[in-house]
Amino acid sequence: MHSSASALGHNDHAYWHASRRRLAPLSGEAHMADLLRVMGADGDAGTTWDDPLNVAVWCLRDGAVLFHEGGPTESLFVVRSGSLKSVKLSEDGYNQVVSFAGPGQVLGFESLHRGVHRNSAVAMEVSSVFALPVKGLDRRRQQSAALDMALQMAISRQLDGAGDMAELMAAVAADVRLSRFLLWMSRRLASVGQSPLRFHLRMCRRDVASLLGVAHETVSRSFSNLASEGLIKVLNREIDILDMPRLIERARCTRGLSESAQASIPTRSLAMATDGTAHSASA
Amino acid sequence: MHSSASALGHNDHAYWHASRRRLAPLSGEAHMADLLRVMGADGDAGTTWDDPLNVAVWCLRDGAVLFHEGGPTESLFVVRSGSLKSVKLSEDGYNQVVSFAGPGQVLGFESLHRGVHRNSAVAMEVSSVFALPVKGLDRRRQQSAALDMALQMAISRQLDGAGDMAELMAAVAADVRLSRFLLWMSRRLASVGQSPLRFHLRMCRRDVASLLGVAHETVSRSFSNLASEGLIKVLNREIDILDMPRLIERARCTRGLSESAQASIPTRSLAMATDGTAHSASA
DNA sequence: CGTAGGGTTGACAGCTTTCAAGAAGTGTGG
DNA sequence: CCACACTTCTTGAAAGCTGTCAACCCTACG
Repeated sequence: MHSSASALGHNDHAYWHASRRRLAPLSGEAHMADLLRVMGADGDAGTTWDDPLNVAVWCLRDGAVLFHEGGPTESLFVVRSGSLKSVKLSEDGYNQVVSFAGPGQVLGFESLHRGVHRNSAVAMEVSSVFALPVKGLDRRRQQSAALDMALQMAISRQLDGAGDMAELMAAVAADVRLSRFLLWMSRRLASVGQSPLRFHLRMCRRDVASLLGVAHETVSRSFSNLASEGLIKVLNREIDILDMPRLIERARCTRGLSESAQASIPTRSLAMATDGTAHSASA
Repeated sequence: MHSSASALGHNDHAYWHASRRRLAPLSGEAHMADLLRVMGADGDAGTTWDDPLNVAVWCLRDGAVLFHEGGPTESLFVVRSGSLKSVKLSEDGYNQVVSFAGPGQVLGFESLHRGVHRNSAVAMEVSSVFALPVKGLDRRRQQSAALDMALQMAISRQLDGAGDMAELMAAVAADVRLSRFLLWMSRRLASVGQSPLRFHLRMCRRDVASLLGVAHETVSRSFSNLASEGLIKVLNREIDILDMPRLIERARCTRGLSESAQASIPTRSLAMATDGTAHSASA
């Protein structure tokens, strides 16, 4: 599992002096194969291994900022180890946590079309990321079909994950939101080989609260509630899921069912061959 | 603007009889150039016009289902005209609106990595979409660099839009959420050439409420509030933005600023050259 | 004309936010 | 090693807002 670190380990004295060589390709390199493995493309096909290209790896200490909101999008990043958070400072100074990213997740893609980052990425622990310069990314994708495919899949997962977030916030009750968050966290950790029942939250309550869209006191209270019901055990940021089935049950409560039956969806697709005259109707 | 419809207009009698030829390549075809134009790739470069490929166009009547949650992901779709909504039925039957999609937006990409749709797409008016079969999509992208680039950008925008959603729901007060929604709508309509100050909502209050994560009565009340303050004028689904600056001001209210100063972000990137031993710390 | 769905508004219970204070953990420096 | 400062986390109490239930109006449609 740690074999991917083999390409690193030199220039250990870079520390945060690296901040001086502003965003230089620092910290080390890794083989493309490592990148693909982290991105979960191992099972696909060991097709084009004619790619000897190395990938830059950046190492981040806890709290380090990978990129700043408003800064130019010079690279795409794939989380290699650790975890990052994406935060967006509102115009009034409040900063909103948009997402948490773990190994295999892509950072910065959403800013590609504008060339400017729409949020900052901050490491929540000692982390490392693969850096893929946007300049030359197309060429690289053309050269390596495996990378291209892996990126597509990663982006698809990313978009899928964004849907999860919407689901998270769709819940009304704070307890339900927190339950869903814990389950989401559990699934995510399980997918990278960690225990889904016992884990350490890397983020503070305030960040969780921000992501869930509630006050951080409410998060604290919800933790206490779930704990007092025997669903979980909480010791600061150490979480034990004691009763997974009931936690799932707890996460399932949504708004009243009264609205469900009405906005029903037909069970079969319908199409018609009208000309694209929808514009006229909207004027 | 309507020139893109030139390739259509035949087989006008397909109507929803098309539902019988289950998901057949129906309704018509258009030139790849049309697709690229809708995707906003016109300004880029008229590079590889050696692509004579046509793209299937599906026409949908109001309420038609483009694809069902749980169904196989056979095609990617790009909205050509009209508007769609993505909905996800919760396990308990309540269906949650995840997003609204307009011209140029991609549908189905989030399901690509699993091969199964994670939500349904429903037309909110007479609409049309380009259909790109996933089978052979890679080949097509390789053939047309313009399509490849356009897709990348569209997906980037999509992901960017997902961030907007998070921002939408981050607001505490219902009035603020609705204000942000209206501004989001306004911007989106402006980007496709429609009036940003006067528009017709294609979705019912319940769908807005679902997207915003509030009760539909609350949406109704918030509309009334904003109207009584003179910020907007509401006539059923007809919206007039009367005072854009103050509406923006209204949308800017977030949670108390007290939390803002604390979780400050360093103003410069920090990096360190630790080996990827973050795994050990997480055990 | 009657029904069904969409939209608005009122009343009240319930939950969340806010303000406030205290407890517990972390890190620094003596 | 302890003291101190600082942040994080927890808990309490009151005010406010939202969810829910309910009634009513309106339009579309058969």
